[in-house]
Amino acid sequence: MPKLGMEPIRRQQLIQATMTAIDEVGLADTTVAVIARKAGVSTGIISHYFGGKDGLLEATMRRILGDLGESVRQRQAILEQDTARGHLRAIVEGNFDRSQVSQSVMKTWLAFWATSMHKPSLQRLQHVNDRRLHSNICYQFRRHLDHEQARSAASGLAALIDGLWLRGALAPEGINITRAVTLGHEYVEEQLANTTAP
Amino acid sequence: MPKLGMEPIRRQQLIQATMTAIDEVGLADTTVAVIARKAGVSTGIISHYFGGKDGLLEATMRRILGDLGESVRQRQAILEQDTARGHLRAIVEGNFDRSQVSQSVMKTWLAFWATSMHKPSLQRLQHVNDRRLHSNICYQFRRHLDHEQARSAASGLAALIDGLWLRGALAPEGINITRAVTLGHEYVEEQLANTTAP
DNA sequence: TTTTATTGATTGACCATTCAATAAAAAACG
DNA sequence: CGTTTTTTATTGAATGGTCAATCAATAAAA
Repeated sequence: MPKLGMEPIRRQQLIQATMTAIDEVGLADTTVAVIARKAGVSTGIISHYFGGKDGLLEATMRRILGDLGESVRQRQAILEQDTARGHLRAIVEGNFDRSQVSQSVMKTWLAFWATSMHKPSLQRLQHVNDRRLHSNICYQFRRHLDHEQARSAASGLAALIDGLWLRGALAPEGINITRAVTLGHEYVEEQLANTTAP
Repeated sequence: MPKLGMEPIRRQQLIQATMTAIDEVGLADTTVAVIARKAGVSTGIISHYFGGKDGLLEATMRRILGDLGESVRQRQAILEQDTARGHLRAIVEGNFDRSQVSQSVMKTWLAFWATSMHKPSLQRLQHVNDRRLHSNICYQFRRHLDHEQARSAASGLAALIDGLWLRGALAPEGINITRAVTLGHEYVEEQLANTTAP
């Protein structure tokens, strides 16, 4: 079946298969054999396109973080007015877009978060992403709060978002997106209400 | 060296060694050989006292969740007055208790959280613990808020606490306990301020 | 005919568990 | 109190199993 230009197709297939596998059996039991079977290809293909299992895992994490950032950016881009409230609401909503994408993305994200503590390459990805989100939030809060308040509010909002997601990933009943978004919005409102001077 | 009554000593040693190992090399690379070496015993001892590696991991998670609950309970027990605010502050502070915030405990907790998604025995532990904390928080908020408000506030506070932990576990600079506790307290105050009727 | 894509059996490394052997304390005994 | 027996604790080499990576062979397009 060798047609030309299979690389992007195979890469996409394998990344998708990796997420599905992690969702179904967990990262610990996700072997190259499982991924390959799920993608309908042989094990050798993984080393061929990603250099090895680690390369595939890193590419998968990159994809997830990339999609997440994209979903926030899209919502920020279509804002009618450039208000702090609007941007912060976009960040909250964009971050819970993930769950629309599915359970498999949530579980994969959490699995990577846990393992990134001991894998430098994943840790760097994670850290860069975190700082970008934090900066983004902090910058918007700065429009209404002083430096220290803004930093605190940003830490709080980032933690609330991750916490809601974390609990949603594990809860047997799944995540309640509506409630999560509402809690995020409420937190934004309460922080913005702490304005020092009008 | 066989003295009598080694069991509790060995169990403690091995649980501690497990946490240290997970902190240092990650759960994925934590083999029985690594744990045994770290505890200064042979690999056979693990199967002897815990039935196998899984038994040891479950016991370790039990210990962490138990310690966490204990630290909250202690702070609630020494409250002078039985106020919702006091209990909620105790919950926040207990969750950021020094013993809970050591790097090894944080990393171990997060590693277990991620893997519990696919291990029924760990999942049950995790879920029981979560529900207890949620009930505890919800009950206190109910003293000032209506049912729906209390549920939301409880979800938010639980998520905020877990999120702060999660980010603290991963951040290269570690967790800022003072800030975390302050953010928790502030969230409690803001929720209590939403009282419907005096 | 050449190039590109893919296969999958083989290889080498690693790991949890087992269990026969060992050693030290405790108990029993004279 | 000294010696033997029993009990308890521990060891670590051997076992069977799993896994990622490799690469020579294969097959379809160009």
